[in-house]
Amino acid sequence: MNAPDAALICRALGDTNRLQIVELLTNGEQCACKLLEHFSITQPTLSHHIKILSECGLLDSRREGVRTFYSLNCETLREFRKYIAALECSC
Amino acid sequence: MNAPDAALICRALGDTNRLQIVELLTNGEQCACKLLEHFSITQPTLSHHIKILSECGLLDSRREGVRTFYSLNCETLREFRKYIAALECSC
DNA sequence: CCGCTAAATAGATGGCCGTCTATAAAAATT
DNA sequence: AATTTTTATAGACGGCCATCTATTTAGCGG
Repeated sequence: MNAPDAALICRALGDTNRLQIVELLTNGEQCACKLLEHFSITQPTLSHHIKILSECGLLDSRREGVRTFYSLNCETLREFRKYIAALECSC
Repeated sequence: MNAPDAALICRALGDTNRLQIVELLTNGEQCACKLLEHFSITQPTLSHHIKILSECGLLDSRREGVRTFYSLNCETLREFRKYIAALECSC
């Protein structure tokens, strides 16, 4: 992963609500309706945040009837963790 | 480190120029005049980016005569790496 | 077919962001 | 004291962002 891609992901994670969405999905997939319960934002705003996280490859989605379940994209997350882990102090 | 603090740092790293500043400082401290050579932005813009990185605790500074040398704050960086490393896929 | 639930889209709004030019401040040198 | 170098600050501007309300789309059950 290079700097522009990593910056894109950082920007996506640079909002407390979105970072908490990722934290929640750490425990496994959840539908948007369940995610919404954890926040004090409207449904369209949550949908907007989900879109931003999806567009940079952090989220996968799976439809099941009327619900859509979202989960973390393991590969993108792994590459991003690797990039951040490489940012080490020289001391 | 909690979500709001991590989001603040992510926002600071969510710009390619700023992420590259951090990458450069991985190799040790540098003065702003040296950092500037690596970018195609003006000096005030670089100063602005440095300020944002400093305000979230990522950068330390040390003055030496007319120059100011910037370096990574090891502790902040370590805590942030730890936070990101904890964002793991459930699969 | 209708109504209900879940999610996305459209459009608006206020605010923050990245960048610039111009200027100031601080330190060293002549 | 004047000049040069390095960095910070002020102010402006265009654009993007987070959020909202209103509406639409999609699937399911009666």
